[in-house]
Amino acid sequence: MSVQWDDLKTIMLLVHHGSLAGAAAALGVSYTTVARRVSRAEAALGERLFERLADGYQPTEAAQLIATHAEAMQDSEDAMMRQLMGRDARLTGTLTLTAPQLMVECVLAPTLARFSQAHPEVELIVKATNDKLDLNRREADMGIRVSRDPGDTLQGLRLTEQHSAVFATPALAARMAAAPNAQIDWIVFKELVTLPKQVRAAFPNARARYIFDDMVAMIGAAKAGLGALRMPMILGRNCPELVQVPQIAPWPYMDIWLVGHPDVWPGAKLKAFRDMLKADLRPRKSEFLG
Amino acid sequence: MSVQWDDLKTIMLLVHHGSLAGAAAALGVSYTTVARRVSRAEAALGERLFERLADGYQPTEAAQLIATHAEAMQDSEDAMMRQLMGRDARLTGTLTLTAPQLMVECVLAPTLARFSQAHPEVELIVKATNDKLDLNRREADMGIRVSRDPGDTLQGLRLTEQHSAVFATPALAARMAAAPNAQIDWIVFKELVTLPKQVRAAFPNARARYIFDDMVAMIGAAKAGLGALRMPMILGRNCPELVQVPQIAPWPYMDIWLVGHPDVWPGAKLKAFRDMLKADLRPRKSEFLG
DNA sequence: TATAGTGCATGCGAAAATGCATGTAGGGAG
DNA sequence: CTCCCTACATGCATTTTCGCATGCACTATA
Repeated sequence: MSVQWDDLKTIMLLVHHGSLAGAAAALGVSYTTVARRVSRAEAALGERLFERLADGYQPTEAAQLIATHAEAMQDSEDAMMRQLMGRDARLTGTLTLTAPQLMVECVLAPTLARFSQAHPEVELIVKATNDKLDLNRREADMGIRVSRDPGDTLQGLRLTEQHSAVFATPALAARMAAAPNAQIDWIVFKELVTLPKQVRAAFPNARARYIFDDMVAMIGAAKAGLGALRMPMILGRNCPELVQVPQIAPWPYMDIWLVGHPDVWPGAKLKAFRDMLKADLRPRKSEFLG
Repeated sequence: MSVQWDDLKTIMLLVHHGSLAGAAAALGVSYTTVARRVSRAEAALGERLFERLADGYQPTEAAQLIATHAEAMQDSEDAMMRQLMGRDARLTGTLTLTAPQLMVECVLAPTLARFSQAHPEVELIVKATNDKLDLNRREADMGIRVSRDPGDTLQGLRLTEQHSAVFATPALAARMAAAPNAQIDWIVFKELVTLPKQVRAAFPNARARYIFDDMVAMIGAAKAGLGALRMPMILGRNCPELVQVPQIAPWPYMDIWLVGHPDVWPGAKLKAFRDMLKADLRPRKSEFLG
């Protein structure tokens, strides 16, 4: 008689994605199924929900109304799943972690191996991405974040503070030492194109020559000798092809945090991982400092 | 991978009803299906949700957590359905009305017939019950209520004020006229066992002899001559077996309201019905007064 | 102790939902 | 204009879900 809840979810995703294929991918079903669920819901409600246009499904007002309320339902489901995770005292099931690609190797990986051995029943999922996954929506249980604070709504554990320094190929570093007043190219972040004042003091003719949006690519560029690069100590030390530029002393960088939603935070798997990660990092703190 | 929304609804209903059969009836499926959905959800979540006991399914803490959030989802669905109804400009589909049984004949029925003729595409559902159906949960679209005000959250249209008077069989009425000081039995409501002061003034030895919880039954008792009964004028006039007791003048009773949720109120079907009901009742107002 | 009633588990055939393959329509690049 | 890509409709075979019938466990009652 009435409309099925799963069909409401389907409608919501179709409104968001705009095409059967997109919604189908989000649901993990075939687009045929999405089309049929929409038809079924339209029949159940006696109302047209989408205009079938050449370039996709165009939601009607009614469909948008449904999508709005289905989002609220989704929020409830998310909260429910978080709380189930948070009260789960068992060391079985999956634990999903996220970290920027570059943090995986130097921060996450050793603990991952040790944790996996200590708790073989726990399936570990690692999402290595610079995208800040939505921990409210359970895209991950916990995440490594490089930032000044853990964020407004998330629980945070500060793993370590860290310093940054300037790194370059040995050849470029030699040129910089020999002629500090020469024009020197720098590789900088899109969000932070102005060179720090320490840099301008030591190398008056430094210029932001390459503007990148991805740290992995920036390190690649530095290795290729394109320019000098400010980066966290821990990352620079991990690059044998690069040397630290000694004219500029290391200075503070953003801290490394382990963050998670307060709902999931108390979960046994999360707590076990936190404890292990904290223990693993304590003796390594000097690696992050200048 | 994840748990299906319809299974969450099933779990919620099973938590509420406590037995497979109860939840199944609420969902309109067989109890076998409920059992299988629970098993499926338990497998998906990797968590036991119910203890199978001899006398039914006992929810675990996790199931209760799920039920709580599923209720929030249900509230969203209810709001959605209400708003869909409220913005529906068409005069097709179903319109569900509720009224106390005794109001159907004297208030609702004539308009029902006329409305049905004017809008044959609209399927009318009438739920005649003294239970106050939950208009938030769309158990009905609009309802007739006999009360002082429409209620906190509901939209209301006052159809008419009304008076009540005392009715009895002609034989009893004759005895009351002949010997007002004799002991006279009264039929009263469970919630209102003290006789009004007008009654005590006119018949000093009146006593609340029969305490009922249902007006239909009370009228039956009055017709059987068990006692005198205070009732709305409109109802008394509809009972040829009873006469009004003239020693007590009619006095105000609760008003008759048509109420509905503000979300559904603007719907075309509801508005059409309201207008027709208002028009039908306007010339009949004197029937409700003394 | 027999008996009826409630509540659940399980096996089987029917019904529904799903995925895949094929076909159509529109839009842009060469 | 043809080719190709995206996006959707439709028919058919498969998988999943569902309802029914049967059987078992427990309880209350006479």
